[in-house]
Amino acid sequence: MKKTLTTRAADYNQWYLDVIEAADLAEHSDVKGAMVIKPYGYAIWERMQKILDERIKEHGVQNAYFPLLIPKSFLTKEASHVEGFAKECAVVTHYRLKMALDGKSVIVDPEAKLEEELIIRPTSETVMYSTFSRWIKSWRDLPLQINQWANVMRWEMRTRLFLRTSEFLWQEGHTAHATYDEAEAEARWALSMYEDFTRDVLAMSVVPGMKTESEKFAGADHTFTIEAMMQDGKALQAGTSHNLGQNFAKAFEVKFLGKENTEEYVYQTSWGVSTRMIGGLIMSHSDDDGLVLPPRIAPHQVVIIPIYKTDEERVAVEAAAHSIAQSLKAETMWEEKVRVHVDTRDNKSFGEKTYEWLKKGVPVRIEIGPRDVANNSCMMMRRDRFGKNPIELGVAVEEALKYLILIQHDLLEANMQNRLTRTHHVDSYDELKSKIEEGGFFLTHWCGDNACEKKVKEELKATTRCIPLAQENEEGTCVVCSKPSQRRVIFARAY
RNA sequence: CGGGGCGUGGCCCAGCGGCUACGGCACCUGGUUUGGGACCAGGGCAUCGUGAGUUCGAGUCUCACCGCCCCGACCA
Repeated sequence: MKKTLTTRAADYNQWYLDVIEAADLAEHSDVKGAMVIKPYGYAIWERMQKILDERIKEHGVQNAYFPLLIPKSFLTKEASHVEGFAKECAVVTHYRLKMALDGKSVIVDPEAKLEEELIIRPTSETVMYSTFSRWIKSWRDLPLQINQWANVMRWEMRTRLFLRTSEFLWQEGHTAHATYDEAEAEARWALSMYEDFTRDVLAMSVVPGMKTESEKFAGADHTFTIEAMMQDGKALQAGTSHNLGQNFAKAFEVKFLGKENTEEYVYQTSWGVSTRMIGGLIMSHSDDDGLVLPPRIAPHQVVIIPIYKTDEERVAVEAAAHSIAQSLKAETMWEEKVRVHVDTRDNKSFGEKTYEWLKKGVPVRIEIGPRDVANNSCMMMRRDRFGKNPIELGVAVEEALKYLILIQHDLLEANMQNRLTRTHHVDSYDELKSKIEEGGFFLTHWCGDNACEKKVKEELKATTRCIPLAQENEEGTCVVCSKPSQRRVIFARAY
């Protein structure tokens, strides 16, 4: 049994903020639209970074770092990229401040105006590719596979902790290839890497698919996405990868000399996931008591809380606690050491510690008190279930490991069930209209015309999330205009 | 940028024209506690968002400004 949570939109939003606060993950900063990621929230980000970074490097991609500031002219080189990003960028216009006449305040020195304004990167295609054009000379330089861990800034009108902040942290991969097919394979590799990661590590079951023309990345040939479903039935784009074709190569003169001594433009990809993933993780698994973390991403997988009254009891109980911790720490799960913490703080009561780790989503909690030591046992709790389970000390390590696997599995199962039961095949506009309010993914036929997408967006506040990759061709008619269609698209309300 | 709501110790908030701005959480000191958010006693902490106005008197009424939150438009 798991506690239910409220699903009315307003309540769900509040619930989401409450979880973030209770788990001490992040808060609004004094800077408009920006968030402060607190140590525990950042620890989760570091876990994501570590695992993703390993997988990216395994694939042959190297990490590098490029400038934060982009000359304005760079952004204007690729026509559709300009349209997509120009309106939401922060601009640097001056390079110096000076004291005001009153001697107390500081003003922008009008003398220090930049000849060309600099844009704080909303994404790094342009700076990186202007550099790539110098790095790439021959077919032997390809493929070039570069990844950057960085912050980017998009001046969004409205922000939401983790899901949409003006500044966010991400990983952006950028590659250049000799052929279209190689680039296509790279973009699909990135997508499946993200899909594996969200499923196996974050216990989130996503739908991989292709974005429609109107929803694709500004400047891409086409865009792939993984779409996750939150517990309230709304969609969240959890990661994207783009086949950029030669669009940017032509804009930035990224050319190479081929085997036949002919000059050609490279084919490029870019792909990224951001701190938004943390938002998706929270909304996917948490309950009314706070955060629920899948063991593979949890900073602490097991927390042991000793219970005692006297110093004598404390010594015995903590010895037992540390003994379990030592044995657990020696174990390897998912190719990593098990992460165990013994909470020996003596200024917090037992109850306070229990609630703290509960709210922080620690998958397994173990309590050990004098009674347990006497019985040669302990109490073990799963974060995703109610109830305490008495476990013999001799098998505590074994059981804890079993719990971790079970929790990881069950969270994914629950998440997948939520997605599947709320995914509907819908064949009429009226049906879509009547069901859209309750949330979920709606697989409908769609003719491919932007006008039909627009109508749904304006009337039902739902957008096309993706054209799922795993589907057979199927004859049907567009749910909006009744023109013929060969495949289905997902409509949903989204974050 | 529109629509709604709100600014009072670090946090949550009471006050609804009148004397020294109420309380809880948190914090500090001492003691007792610890099997699901401890208790007692004492203590420290406030230019009531900013500015102007009305008034004998403003946290309270009026206006302007600033900031924050929620709902839209925009988006990963």
